[in-house]
Amino acid sequence: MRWDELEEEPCSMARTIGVIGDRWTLLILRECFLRTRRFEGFQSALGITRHLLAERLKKLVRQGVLRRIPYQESPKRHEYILTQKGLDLYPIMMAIVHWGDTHMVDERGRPLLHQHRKCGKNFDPVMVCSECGEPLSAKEVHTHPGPGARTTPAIKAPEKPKAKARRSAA
Amino acid sequence: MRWDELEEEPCSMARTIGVIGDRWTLLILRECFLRTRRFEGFQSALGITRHLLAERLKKLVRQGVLRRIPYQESPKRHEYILTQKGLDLYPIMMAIVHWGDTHMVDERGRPLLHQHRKCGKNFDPVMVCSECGEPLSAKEVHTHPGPGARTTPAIKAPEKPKAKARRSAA
DNA sequence: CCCTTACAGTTCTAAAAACGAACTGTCAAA
DNA sequence: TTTGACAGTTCGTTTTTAGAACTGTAAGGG
Repeated sequence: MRWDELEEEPCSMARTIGVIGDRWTLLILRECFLRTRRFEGFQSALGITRHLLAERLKKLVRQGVLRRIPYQESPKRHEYILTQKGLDLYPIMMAIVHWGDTHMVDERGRPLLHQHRKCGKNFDPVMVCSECGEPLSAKEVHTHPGPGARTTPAIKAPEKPKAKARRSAA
Repeated sequence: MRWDELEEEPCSMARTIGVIGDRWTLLILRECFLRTRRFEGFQSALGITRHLLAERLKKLVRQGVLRRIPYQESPKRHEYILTQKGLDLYPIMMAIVHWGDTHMVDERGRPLLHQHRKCGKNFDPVMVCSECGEPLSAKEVHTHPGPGARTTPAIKAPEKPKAKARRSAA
């Protein structure tokens, strides 16, 4: 399975990973949600090499996660803002932050707090069932093939390698 | 910012990315939630090279996401199962799957459906505020420094790059 | 006018990571 | 004795990433 194949996999997780599943992309997205919009902003916030940054931004634009919008004409300059598709990544980001808040903080506590404008309180994100509203955990969920399934989800048929492997090459 | 520095960053997202923020790790974790436990199982499901698989599993064990448990003695064999810390990654996985279900499906529809045992229905995961129970979106959340913050969250002071004294010989 | 800075990239080489295939070792069954 | 399942390890090649310098436009200062 190579990376360009990932987006063809019959698995929503594999496809998503094909889009955002690398370290710099995730970090770039974090910056987007913290309102960074410009090349230099990303670069200095992250310390990513300019080369990779340019490449990742291009990829995110191609995939419709970011939109590249001109903000001045003279020397043409653009900024990168989240599309709706990009904004929809928010639950992923929050879930990641929350896991870190739970399992990776040091003595000093959380680096960042999140306040919900609607209720005014600092909160944690909780994932619930869209149908009954109850919080979800892995054990309460049963997974089964949907219309887009191919075989057993994402598990290849066990190809037999017919190697006689007894060669001493040297 | 190098990868070993990532886990020291005052940002729960960066730290989490240091643990699970690469493509194979995420895919390995998907398999874990689909009940794969053994080396060969991961290898044949994912097509990952055995070398990398061994390394990633080791890292996940080191980080307390998986536990390595013997299941037979004669030739010593172990299986890898999720710890509670690992199980707590479930919301991240579900958020990733859900984004894929929303934005990356083809004409045939979702590869996988999720049924909530408690209510018996197929569901989508929804992220809500722990305090008021309302669904969350990026625009309704205000972020501010917590006790573990260093400066502006995750954004480095704008160091004037005069000379990058990283490894220069003087 | 010339020099410097800000910005948004691109280009190049070296170093690190991933790939692919074979190899090691234990044990059970054929 | 040979084969197969399992769980890795080793090694040479290819791909990515890091790191630094370079390109090009334009504004501001002297």
